[in-house]
Amino acid sequence: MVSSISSLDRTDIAILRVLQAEGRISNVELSDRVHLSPPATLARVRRLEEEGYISGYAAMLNREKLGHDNLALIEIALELHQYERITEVLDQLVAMPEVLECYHVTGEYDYMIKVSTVNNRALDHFIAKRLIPLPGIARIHTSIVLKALKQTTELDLPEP
Amino acid sequence: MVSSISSLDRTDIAILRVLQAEGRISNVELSDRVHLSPPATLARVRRLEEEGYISGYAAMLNREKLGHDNLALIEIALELHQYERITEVLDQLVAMPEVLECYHVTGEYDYMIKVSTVNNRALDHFIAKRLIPLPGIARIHTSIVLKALKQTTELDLPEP
DNA sequence: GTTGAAATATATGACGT
DNA sequence: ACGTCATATATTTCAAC
Repeated sequence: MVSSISSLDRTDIAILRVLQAEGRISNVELSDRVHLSPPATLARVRRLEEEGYISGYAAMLNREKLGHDNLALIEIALELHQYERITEVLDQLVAMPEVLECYHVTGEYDYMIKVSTVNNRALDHFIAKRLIPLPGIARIHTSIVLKALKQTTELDLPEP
Repeated sequence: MVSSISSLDRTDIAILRVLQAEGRISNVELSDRVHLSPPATLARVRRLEEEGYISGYAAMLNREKLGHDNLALIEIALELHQYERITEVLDQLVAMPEVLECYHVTGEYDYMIKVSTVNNRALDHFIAKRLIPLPGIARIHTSIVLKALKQTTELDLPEP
């Protein structure tokens, strides 16, 4: 996709900055922050949603309080197969609820996934019973997260 | 932190599941989804927020449409120093807006960061002018994300 | 926990600029 | 494209059960 940021003005960027940090802020409060009337602010938010700049809203949960004590980053190397076989495997992989992120990456391995589970035992089960059995998995390398120092979805938005 | 999930019932989990996917859903709609009255639902949401199960709400933005064409996963090995020096470096690292995530990990490297920039040139600038100059950086290894196949913050919440 | 009612705040639409 | 005003909805609080 080509960047469409040039069609956004300073106020749009200001709105996105606020909503990234406070997704449930009221429209009145948001309009105050960006120095615009509530209707004008709401119209911009709707436009940003409809045009896909905002893909959705999410409650950010506390993983540890919710029993997810284990986070792992797993690199995956695939055997060379025909394209359709690979996309099949990837479809299965991204459908797994333990897999929060999946990236095709450069380097020694082909894919990197972020996996959140309740504990080491559940991670072991995920790797042994769900990941390894996928066809075409050549090699994996697991890094356990000992501590998360920063976790944000807030992008550093450029000025228009 | 020890898990506190045992103090949550089926309805709390249902609320969290909905809010993870639709963070800006109205209380009335949410109450309908979890088969509870609006006042009871709102009281639960407030409790989940106050007790820290919900850490906040965020608008999820479309990185590419907003000009962020480059995502990289960078492994970092630190030189062995006294603890205070390391925390200083980490404080600087997590304060950088390009760094979306930072994890202390097991393995050959010590830390893994996820970095979002507008393009390769900005990533190069980040690495050369901001990351490498930090004191105590022994070695880094960069993986460029060629494609993001899945990116979610939705945890697979266990049944109570 | 529910229901229902009332006060407040918010979102939405019409209109004028 | 924005602001103001008016209306429609939603939210919040309270009371009674």
